Order: sequence, then structure tokens, then C-alpha cells
Amino acid sequence: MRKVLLLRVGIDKGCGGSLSPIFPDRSFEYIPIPESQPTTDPRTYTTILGRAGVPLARYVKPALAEQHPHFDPEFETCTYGDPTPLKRRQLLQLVPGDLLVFYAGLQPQPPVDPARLYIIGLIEVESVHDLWAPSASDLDTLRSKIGNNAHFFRVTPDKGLVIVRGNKARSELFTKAVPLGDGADNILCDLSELVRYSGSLRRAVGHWIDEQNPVHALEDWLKLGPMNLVGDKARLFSYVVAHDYGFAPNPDSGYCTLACCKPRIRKSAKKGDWIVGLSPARFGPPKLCYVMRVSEKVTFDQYYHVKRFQGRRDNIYHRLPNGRYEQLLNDYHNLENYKRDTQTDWVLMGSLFWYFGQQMIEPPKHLLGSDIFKRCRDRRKITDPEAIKGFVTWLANAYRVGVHSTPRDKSSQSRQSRKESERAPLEC
DNA sequence: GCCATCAGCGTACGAGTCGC
DNA sequence: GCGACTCGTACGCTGATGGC
Repeated sequence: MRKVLLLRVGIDKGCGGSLSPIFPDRSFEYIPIPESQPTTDPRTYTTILGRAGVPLARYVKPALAEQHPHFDPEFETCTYGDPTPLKRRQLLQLVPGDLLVFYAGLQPQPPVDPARLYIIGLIEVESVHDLWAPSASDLDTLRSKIGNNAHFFRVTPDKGLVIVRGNKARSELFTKAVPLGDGADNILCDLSELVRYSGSLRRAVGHWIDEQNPVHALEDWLKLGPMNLVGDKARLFSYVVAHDYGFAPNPDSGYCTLACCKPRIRKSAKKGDWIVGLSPARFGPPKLCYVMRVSEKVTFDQYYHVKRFQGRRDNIYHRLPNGRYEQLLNDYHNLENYKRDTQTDWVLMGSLFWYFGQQMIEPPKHLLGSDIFKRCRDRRKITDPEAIKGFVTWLANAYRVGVHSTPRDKSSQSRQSRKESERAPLEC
């Protein structure tokens, strides 16, 4: 049975002090961690050009610019190695045909969104080499055979090194990053259900995916991405986002939530449905404001009390002992919004979302006639799975997940420091 | 000031589900 | 099989807004 070992690689806050960049179109740079040992590799972050033609030094701390990077994994000859006890044990369990799937924390550029974890490449195992106590001649022989992994350039050979050699035809550093984590370094809950793996990916050890179906599910995710999440019973609700203050929807902190306004959508939508926000007519032909997949549906009270949602700007309602809702003081809604907001008790949350704010995007030509981009009163429901798949495929291929810009309407009206007496209700 | 457009909401109606 | 009930959807009314 084929196994997959998920491994975190690349520079990060704990090792190097920064993150590799990801750009709006999902392209990214793979920046290795700094080399911690004396090395014969002459390259530095300044001399290495990234795939966008910019020296990697641009994305690392100035103090690292002239340091040597530790290229591991490397995708020229497709190898990965590690001498530390935990990973060494994991690598020795691999057999030909297994997959090493590499993920990294990537920081959006421009930095309008928190970093997330993305899958950046993979190696299909061809052979595993255990170099418990290699001599210099052993290393020379292997170097000539299996390439230029950073461990081969170290002046003092690593004791206990395990090198995995990949099938070059079936291994690659992706050109576009594939989403893996939410804003809190947990596996995306949408993907978690497919691969039956949950929890934090922060730990610096490998994570096994080793049941037959989940391995297929992960491979499908690598090939097709979020389109895999559109089932035959998928539904998509589209509506016009009349005003976008970053309140409804609220794309803060790695989650997108719809907690106020749109009571019918909040009531109707279920886990797995897609929500699409379009621009109002005053901005010309319909453009995309945001898209989210409903990954959780919680009540106002659950939303209010769950720790990870506390402090969000749209977390303003909770039930009192008498059954009514209390509205907390906030900069967006007052008691005139109370009736509509509390028509339903539900809050929609998505960890897989695209929020474009001021940079609303036009639909591609092949989707111009789609019902998804037709404005309607209140909201429109789409139930054609092929239409939804086509839309999600285009979106997920063209844009990285997360926030792409600040809220559309925020600049025109400051919501800061309003006194209670000045709080006019906002439509959204 | 008039008119067109648009978003929100109330209401009616149809489909689906459940109990008898 | 029938009726009651729930839920989802379409339609039309209302008020706000913006262009002329």
C-alpha cells in the first residue's frame, strides 16, 4: 500500500526568521533554510535567482543575504535527506513508490494576509540510502550517483544521514502552490475530511497519510485542488455585497465568516456549500468580491464562546438567559440591524476562501454567461455541479486562497472611533 | 422632481417529509 | 393515501439611491 509522508520544509520564522513568498496567482519561491554547518556549496541567497528572476536575498532577513542556503529537498536530481533520529526513522520506512510531499509556510506578497501552509512539491521514492557512518569516499560515490543534496556539501559528513532518491520523472517542485493549512497551521478542515487527517501541522516531524483511500484523496487534491470538494449535491449561493467593510463577510485571521446580514443564506447554506459575493451595479458589470466554502455552521452562541473566534469584529451577538440576543457595542451594526441579523441563529465559517476586497476581479470570458455571475434580488442558488466545478476550477487555479486586498468600502468611510451616538446602521 | 434601478423583505406557493 | 407541517423559492411591494 502506497504511503505518503508530509514534511515541512523551507525557511520559516523559527529557522531563518522569515517565510518564502507566495504571489496572488499561486506562484511562489522555494527558499531553503540557512545552512547551519560549514559547506563547500558557494551559493548564497544573494547569488541565487528565484523563479521570478529576483535574488532570494530579497525575501530573507538582511543578515542572511550572504549566507549559504541548505537545499534540502532539492529538485534538480530530486533528493531529500535528514540525519535526525525522528525523521531518519520515518525515512527508513519508505519504499519505492511512496511519496514525500513537501509543504511550507508561505507569506502572501504583498503581505495583506497571514501566512498559510501550502504544498510546494513532491518526490516519488525510487530508493532509500542509509548512511549511518559514511566515509568521504562513500559520499563521493553517492554524490556522483544521486546528485547535489545539501548534506553532500557539508564539510563534516552527517552521522546517521538517510537520503531518499526520487524518480525524476514523477517528482517536481510545483509551479503553483497547493493549499494545505488554515490560518492557524492546522490542516484545512475541508481537506481533513478527504484525507482523514486532522490537527496541527506545525510539528517538525513527518505526518503519515497511509490508508489507501486517503492517499488517493491527497493525490486528487494535488492534481485538482479544491474542485475535489464539489460533490454532485453541491450548492452555490451568489448575492450582491452592497457594502464591503470587512464585516460581512469578515476575512480576518485566516477565516472568512458570514455572521451578520443575509439571514436567508445563513439559514439555508450547509456545510460544503459555496457562497459567492458579487459587486453591486454601481461598480459596472458583475465582479467577484469573495468566495468561501462553508466548512462550519455554528450558532451565535457557539461563535461567541469558541476561543478562536473571540475578538472577531463580527462576533457581536450572544443569547441572554431570557432567550433574546445581546448585541455588543461595535463599529458596524446597531439595534436597527438587530432584527435582520437575528432572524436566524446561524453563522457560516470557511477556512477555504478567496477575498478580493478593493481588487474585485472580473469573471473570465468562459464564465461571463454563467448564472453565478448574474445579479439577482436577494440571492441566487446554483445547483448544477458542473457549473460549480467549472467556477471553482477557474478560481482555485488562478488565485491563491485568502485575502488579496483590504475591504472595498473601508477607505471611503472610516469606521474607527465612532461614538455610540454616531453609530448609524450599515447595510451589507 | 421624476424616473429607473436595485436590495431587502413579506408572502404565496410548491415540493418534500412525517405521522396517522 | 391523505393531511399537516416544514422548508425553499419566486414574485411583488417598498424604500433608498443615483442619473438626468
